[in-house]
Amino acid sequence: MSDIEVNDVLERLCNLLRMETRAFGQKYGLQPVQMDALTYLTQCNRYSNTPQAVAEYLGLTKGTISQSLKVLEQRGLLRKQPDKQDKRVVHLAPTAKGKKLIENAIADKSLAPALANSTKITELASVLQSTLRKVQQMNKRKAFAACHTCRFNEHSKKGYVCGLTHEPLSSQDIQLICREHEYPS
Amino acid sequence: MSDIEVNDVLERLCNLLRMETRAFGQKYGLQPVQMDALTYLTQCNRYSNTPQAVAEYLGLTKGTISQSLKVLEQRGLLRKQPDKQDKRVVHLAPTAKGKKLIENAIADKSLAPALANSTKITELASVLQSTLRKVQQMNKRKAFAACHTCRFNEHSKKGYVCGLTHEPLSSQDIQLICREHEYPS
DNA sequence: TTATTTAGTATCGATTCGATACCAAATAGG
DNA sequence: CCTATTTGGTATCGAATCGATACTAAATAA
Repeated sequence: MSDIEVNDVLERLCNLLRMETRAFGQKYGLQPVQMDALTYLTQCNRYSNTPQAVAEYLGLTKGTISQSLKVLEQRGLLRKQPDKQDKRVVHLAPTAKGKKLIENAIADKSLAPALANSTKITELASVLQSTLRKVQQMNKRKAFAACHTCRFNEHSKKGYVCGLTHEPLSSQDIQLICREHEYPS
Repeated sequence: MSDIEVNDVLERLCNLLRMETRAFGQKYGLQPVQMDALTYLTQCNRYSNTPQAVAEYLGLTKGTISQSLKVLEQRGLLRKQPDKQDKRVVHLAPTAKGKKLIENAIADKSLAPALANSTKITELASVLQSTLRKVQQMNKRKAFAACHTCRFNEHSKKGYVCGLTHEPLSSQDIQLICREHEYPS
């Protein structure tokens, strides 16, 4: 088994995931990219739920993603909330309807049941995570990973604190995706 | 580690792969879907290199994919060859230029080097393959897997034979993707 | 105070994509 | 053999994505 083979299998899994995402979105009149954006917004933290962050995460321009976000807002799947401090910034909060939709989408995927019986799921997860990490370090993009693997995340007896914003983070917070994430060097 | 976590990592890897595919294609003025189609055509066998098969593989309609194929042909990345037996059928053969482009695309991906140092690559491949197989069996689409895992593939001392077409298959052939593929029950 | 940068939106043209209609060839049913 | 029906592919239309560019407003730097 070579790395080429792993690459091929991963690519095929990607295609299938995309087909399922497309098929699910079609039931609600949503495009794959809109599904992706909404999914991201249910998984990211409060520093990362802006149009710019969505654009970077998906590798598209902010102009492009702005239109998709407008559609999601019109459908009542997310709300735009102006930032208190920086008046240029808009925060994108999925509505209950939006969250429910993504929940259903994840449950609909064939992947979860396919994995359910796998005895080696722990190993699989760790190898995939280290692979993801290497890919993220190699291409020069931002990592967009969760705070608990971030070098700015500080852990003390009082709890977690982000070293960039110096704000306290809950144990839920550190599981969320952050656009400022950097791996320890 | 839960299956949800594996799902998330896989989804993120997919996003990154797609971003890289998009970025690479952009250098040649190709859309992601065109890259996907051309990649498929370099990996499929002689029964599966038709517009209809590409459409099924990518989960799009034949009308949609027909336009993408026209672009690829105009760019000199593939040639259309009418079928000898069935005059309705067209076979799509990547040109040398097209093959080279896909080779470069695969080499450009960060995934291969990210996997290169992994000691558990054999395990990873086998778990991923069984996952892929389960996903393929669960959603009702065609599998589009290689002949060597197909129930129609017959192996004797004379070599391989496809049980559907009764044509002999080389050892290269049975590594290629086939649209008629079915797993053993 | 002024220049530059940054976040977001608006708009245009090219392209994707689904739906539909259409043509030609193969197949089925009688 | 003759007429449906099915199948593979293409063409066309409208809606949507997407990149590029230009623009506004607010924050930051000089």
